[in-house]
Formats: sequence, structure tokens, C-alpha cells
Amino acid sequence: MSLKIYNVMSRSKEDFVPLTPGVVKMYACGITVSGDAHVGHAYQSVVFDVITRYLRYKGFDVTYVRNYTDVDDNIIKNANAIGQDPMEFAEEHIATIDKQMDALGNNPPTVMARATHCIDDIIKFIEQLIANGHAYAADTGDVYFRLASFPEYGKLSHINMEKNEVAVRKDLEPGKQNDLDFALWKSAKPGEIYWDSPWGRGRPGWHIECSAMNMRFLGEQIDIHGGGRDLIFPHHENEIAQTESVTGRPFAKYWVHCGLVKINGQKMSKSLGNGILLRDMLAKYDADIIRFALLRNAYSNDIDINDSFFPDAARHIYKMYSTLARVNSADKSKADSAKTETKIAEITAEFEHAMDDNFNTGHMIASSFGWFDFIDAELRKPASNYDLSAIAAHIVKLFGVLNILQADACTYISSVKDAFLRTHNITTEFIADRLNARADAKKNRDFARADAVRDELLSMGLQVCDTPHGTEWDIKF
RNA sequence: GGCUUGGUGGCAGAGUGGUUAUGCAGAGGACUGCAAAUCCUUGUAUGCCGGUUCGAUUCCGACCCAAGCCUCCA
Repeated sequence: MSLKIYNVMSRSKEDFVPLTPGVVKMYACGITVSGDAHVGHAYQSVVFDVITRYLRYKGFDVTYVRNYTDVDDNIIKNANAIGQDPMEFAEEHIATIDKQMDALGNNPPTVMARATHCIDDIIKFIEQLIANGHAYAADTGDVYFRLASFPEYGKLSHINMEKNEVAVRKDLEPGKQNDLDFALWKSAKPGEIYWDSPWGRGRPGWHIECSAMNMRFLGEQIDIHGGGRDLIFPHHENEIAQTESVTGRPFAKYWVHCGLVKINGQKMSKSLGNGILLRDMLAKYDADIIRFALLRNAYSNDIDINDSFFPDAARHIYKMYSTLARVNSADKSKADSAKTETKIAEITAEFEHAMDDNFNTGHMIASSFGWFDFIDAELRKPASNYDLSAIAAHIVKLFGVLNILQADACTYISSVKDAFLRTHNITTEFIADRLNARADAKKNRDFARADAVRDELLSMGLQVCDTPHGTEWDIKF
């Protein structure tokens, strides 16, 4: 079975064949650090992290470049609003977001590129575009891309600019030769941050930095170019125009875009004030839960976050860890290695079947419910014919591609329980006391009393369970 | 107006030219003093209309509806 990737350019699933066998060059547009990171950024970063991990699982040598755009109009505006130097502002946000990405469980990209660290590359790139007639410098010190010089413009988003009248901006900036031309270099206004260039003091326009950084770190052609779906137009369209105007060759072989995040069915936006910040997510949920929730559907779809979105994921993660923890005490005396191997192969096949289909993590997770059901069913038998701990270890290994379930199961369960008791001000002594009271009542066959104790604990969010090994308590989800 | 993506059971959400995953919720059962957890069984769906086909939810076309992009956006 071979990996298939949905290519936005061709609007179809294609077999994945990299430019160089065994090697993958991937670029995903990261964050413009004009503010705090939100769920949308988290989603996009997790998706491309998992794509990288799966490509490596398949044996590819992956170079994953991701960028921070750390200079742009909004950064300057937002920094000015709080009286901070824009570079300092960007620097602080990058430091914060780096930490959050780590807490989210993302691997650092192979290269974390930054626009302001590549100003020379950007200037060089623009010079090339001017030299071959694709760009022009205005008297104002601005440089624009001449859209008419790139007839294929619109091939990714399938927009025909002549028909797409609404797109034409009427606020024609002085020096622009055509409404559709877009800025490659913007001259600095007095007091604004600037870099020296052949066109005077200024800064890069949006779009050009990604073309320049791609060229610098990955070369003229790459295998996969990704980002959020909102970047298809105009950002990626402009990148294509810039890069292909310089190289004369197709830029990226596969264009991959993840869906957008909605909150309770509504678009997440600043004006609605319904955005969820990554910071707040991380304060409430661990990386296992967040990643599980984000990866439960296909990356190309939008995600709609409702009230049960994260709690649902939390319950599933807890349940899966519970099963893994129970495996530790399984009886191995009747374990058959051939049967175990067959089961492991079957699980692997299901895993790859789902992931090979355009990285369908949602399908993979759905399959995994069957794996856990299998283990739970075997655990009910006195002695399984399977080596359940070997199977569980294999499942954990596969989940490593999603970077989920990688903690020690018993440790995870007990830390969740501890955290629950702490936030609810419950002590283990108290629980032991109530459990003893219930045991006494049960001994006296005073079941009304015993049930009253159980209800009391239940009202505090604790579930009492009688097991063959004695009475235990758990969190009631 | 242009473009894109979708419309699947109570909700969420996959795959598939011919027995329609999975999760939550529901029903029945095993287990239990009763529960919980777990397991087993189970009901309910493919927007509308045409076409291709022996057969379409899946392919094609029209239509309706929704979301997104066309302005900064992951």
C-alpha cells in the first residue's frame, strides 16, 4: 500500500512520489507573530507535525521547514499599540509560542526559519524578479510584483483574476502600475522599522519571505507545501508566482492545506471574540487530549469545537490509558507468539491503511478503538492466548506517530487522579474513610447505607467500583 | 459576481460501484447485593432530480442548501 496525498493543485488524491526517492522536502507556513497563538495555529502545527512523523515512519528522510514571519504591518501596529519595539514584540511572542509548541507535543521542525533572518535572501530574490521583468520598483521605494507577467496566476485557487472583479482593490497605491500587483518590498514610513535595500529603507511585503526562505533552505523545488486553507489565496498563489517566475519550474509538487477551526459552528474571529488561545487550552488540557481532539477527524476538514470537544477527548484518552495500565497485570502463561504476531500485523495493516490514505488520523483513531476493545475483551479472560503487553506496546508505538499515549499509563492515570483530587480539595484519607464505611455497611448487609456512601462520593465526581481485587475508586467522566 | 469545499443515522464523523466504519447518546443481555467499568448483541442515515450501470451513497450533469476564500488570517 502506498501513501496517497490529496493535492490541492490537482484537486485529487495522488500517489506520493517525491522528487528524489526517499527524500522529502516540506515547507509549512507557520505563524505571523502579531499576537498570541490560537487553536487554529495549534491545529495546523499538529497536522504538519504528524505528517512529518508519518513520512519518517514510512522511511523518508524528511526536511521540514517552518517559518515565523516576524515583521509585517500587524506586528508593527500591535507593538506600537503597547509602546513596544516591534522586534522585541516579535521576539517575545516567538519565545512563548516555541514553548507552547513544545508543550503541545510537536517536534521542532528541521529548520525554524525567520523572515528577519533572511532579509538578504529576500532582497536577492526581489532583484532577480526585477531583472527578469516580473517586478518593478516604484518611485515611492516600494517594489511590486507585476501580476500580468505570470499568466498562470490563479492555478492553485482556480481563480481567474479577470472574472473575479470583487478582488480588485480600488485603493490603488501610488506607484502601482496595476490594481492586481502586490507588494514585494514596502518602503518604511518615518519611525518604522526598516532594512536598507537597493530601493531605500523598507521591509519585505508579506508572501516574499516564504519564497525566499524556501529557496534558501530547500532549493528551487520542494515536495510538499502546506499551511491552513485560508492561505491558498492569495498567499500561496503569490508564492507560486514569485518562485516560478524566478525558477521557471513548478514550485511544490503537492499542495496540502488543513481545515479551519470553528467554535460552536461559528467562524473563529476576533470580532466575535470567540477565539480560543493556545495558552488557555494548555492550561486546561494536556497534550494527549488536545492532539487526540484535533486529530480525530481528517485534517482537510474544518474542526468545530463545541463544549464536548475536549472533554470527549479527555475521556477517551483516560480510557485508553486505563486499558494500557490494566495490561500490566495480564496473565501471560498462555500467550502464543504466532497468534500475537498475527494480531500485531493486523493492527499495523489497519494503521497504515488509514494513514496511507492522505494521513487519515481520524480513521486511524476509529480503528484503534477496535484494538482497545480487543485488549479489553482478552483481559476479561482468565488467561489470554495473546501476549497483550506486546500488543499494547505495539499500539503505543503506532500512536507515537500521532505523539499520543506516549506517557507511562499508570503514571498518567494517577496524575490525572491526583490533579482531580487537588482541584476538588479531596484527600485520599477522606476517600479511604468513606470506602471503609461502605465496606462496613456492606458487611452488615446494610446496602442502603452502602449505596448512600457511594452516592455521596459520586456527587463529588468519584465513582466507586467493586472489582475482584477489592473496592476501588475512579474519576467519573 | 468569481472560486473552492461539503451536504451521511438523534448528534459527531469515515470508507466504499453491490453485506454502509467509528465515537457519543439509545435498547437488550452478561457481570454485580445494586451499581460502575468492561464485554456481547442491537435499532436508526447517505439533500433533491436526472444520466451512465445488471446495480450508485459512491461516477457524471443540473438544482437546492451550507461553509470558506476573493481584505489580515493556520
